[in-house]
Amino acid sequence: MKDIARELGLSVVTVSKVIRNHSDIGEETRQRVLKRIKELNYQPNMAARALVTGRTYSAGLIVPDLVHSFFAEVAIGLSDALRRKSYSLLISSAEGDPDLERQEIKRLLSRRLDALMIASTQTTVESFRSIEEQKVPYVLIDRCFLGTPANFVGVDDVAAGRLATEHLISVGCRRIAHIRGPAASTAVGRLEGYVQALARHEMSQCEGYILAGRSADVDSWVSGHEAMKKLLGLDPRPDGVFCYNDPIAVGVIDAILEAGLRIPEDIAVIGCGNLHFDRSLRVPLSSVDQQSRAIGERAGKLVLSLIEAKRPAQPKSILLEPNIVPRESTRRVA
Amino acid sequence: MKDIARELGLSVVTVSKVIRNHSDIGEETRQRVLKRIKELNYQPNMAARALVTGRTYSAGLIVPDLVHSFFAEVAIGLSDALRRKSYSLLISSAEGDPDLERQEIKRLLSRRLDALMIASTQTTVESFRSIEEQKVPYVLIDRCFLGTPANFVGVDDVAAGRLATEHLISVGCRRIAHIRGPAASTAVGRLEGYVQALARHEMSQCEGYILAGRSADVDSWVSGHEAMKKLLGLDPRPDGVFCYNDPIAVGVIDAILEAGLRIPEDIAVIGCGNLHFDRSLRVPLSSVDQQSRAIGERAGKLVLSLIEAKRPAQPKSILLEPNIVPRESTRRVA
DNA sequence: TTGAAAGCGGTACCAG
DNA sequence: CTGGTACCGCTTTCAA
Repeated sequence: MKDIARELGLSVVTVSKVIRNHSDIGEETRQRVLKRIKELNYQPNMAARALVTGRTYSAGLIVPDLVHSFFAEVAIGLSDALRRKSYSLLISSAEGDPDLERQEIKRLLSRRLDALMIASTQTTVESFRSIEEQKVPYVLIDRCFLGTPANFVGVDDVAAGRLATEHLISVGCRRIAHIRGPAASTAVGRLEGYVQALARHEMSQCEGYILAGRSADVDSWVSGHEAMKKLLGLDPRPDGVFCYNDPIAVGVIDAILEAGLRIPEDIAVIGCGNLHFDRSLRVPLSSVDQQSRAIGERAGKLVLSLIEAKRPAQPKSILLEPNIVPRESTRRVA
Repeated sequence: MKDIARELGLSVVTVSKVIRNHSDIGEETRQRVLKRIKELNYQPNMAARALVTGRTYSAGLIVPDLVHSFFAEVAIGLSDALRRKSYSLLISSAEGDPDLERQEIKRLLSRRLDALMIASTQTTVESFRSIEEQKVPYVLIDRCFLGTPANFVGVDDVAAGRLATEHLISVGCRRIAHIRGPAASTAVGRLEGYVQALARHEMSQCEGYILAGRSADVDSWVSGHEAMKKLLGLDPRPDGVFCYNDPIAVGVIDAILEAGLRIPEDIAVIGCGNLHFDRSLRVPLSSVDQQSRAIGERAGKLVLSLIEAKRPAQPKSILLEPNIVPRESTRRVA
């Protein structure tokens, strides 16, 4: 920048103003500068700019598992929204490990990002205190914390659980089991939706019909597979299973088929997430669509507005509506 | 930092040295400073540091599609390797669009990242010139450019193609088709492996047996599905198909089954990538393992060594060996 | 419409 | 072992 200024007999200030297209610059001067910038393929140094403005034009995203395509889709939606305002996205996969997640929060915080987005696996809100202290705007994605006022974007998990369960009921299931997820709001919500649906239809919950996968954020397949084997040992055996997410459902399907049973005739299965490979599975999987991309986009917009806002605004909660995508695994059985 | 220095009656220089644990600091002083740092939960401002050292401690990764789990796995392996040296990773998904990719290269370059990693969809090496001009070390991932000396980490695609094709031959296929990928080195290599394998076994290539998916980096399923429908119209019809990647293979499987044919009895199918859901597909898919995570890890290490090195080293090419993972879709047919 | 001076929060280099 | 000084590349403020 200094070079450009010198070459053109201008001051760095003038050049700087042209770059940020400040209004009070002579048209002729502006063109000369612009021309030279193109020629040199000059790019302003963001680090220097960040140092003085305090804005880095980058945001951070922490997810439990990037390989889970739900989060990958959220990430894409997000990065799309941010890109338009020339923000970049730092992504960190915490491997479903709360400690690692805390470390990553710290690391990203030290980078003075303009905002943070987290699909958290924490059990307490402890780690968000540090974010608040640093006054970095943040939004929770997919998973929220009750009683903590924070920005949030996700689907209505209670509705998701209810919809899934009612769908099973509507195709004729009478004994519906639920394989729940990790200790996160999503799992709690879906479970509650499940319970609500059973209650509404005056269906009883059989003993042992609600069980948890070991580590549902990673190794979901194994969790689902193991859990289903337990369910198969129960008497009476369930005739429908609502799974916390699709990867678990895949493990469930495999376990059912291994046992020589049919889907959906013997047991119907529904998952949650509507992942892209669902329709090509051994038994095409019915699922609850979570609008992953929309979540990313909405979160992106929210975060941008948070950054623009000078005054810290009232935390906002955006709840998207889930919907059923029926496939073979819950084809009407009766 | 200034505050800490003042409070403790030291200079900022001393504090700075403690932070970077410089050797020449009195033990007592060091402890005092460290204590205060903890208390204040002080985090050095990376932007400021970057400005003077010229190192941002962050690297960029550009992939064609983050939802393709191959790239998600690479990203995780990478971020793992970098994290250990406290580097952060900026990830950008270019949606299979070469123009967007170029823009992203520019954007990331302006952030003065310490290194760039790209799984490129470019057809020319043009865009890498700008990276080289800025003297930013970069590593090509998965896809390389012949005749361009650049750092590269990926699998041996020719071997992958050969292995896959020979596997089909070994299970009894006689008329093997290939659905190739986009105009990238991976597709070229796998195709070459396919051709080599046929030649070695003195098998003829039937007319129209090599065809390309429309847009293999995104919408792979559609590409595979369409291509397979064309293949099914040929006479003689192929009895084995080697697909550029697994998502394509999924579309292929679906098309074959829709036509009322059996896999592998009528047509055997093999893909490439060994994605986690392969085993749970309608027909469990045989595939060539691409060692996605290992690619990420190796690339991470390479990139770190590049950053450490003061002198630009001789470009290094790391080629991992692929291997066959046989499943139901190629169970011996004879 | 333009530019000089003063930092942003650190680090490098050398002198004490 | 400790610290003064200059300066990284840019923006901000204010005067010309």
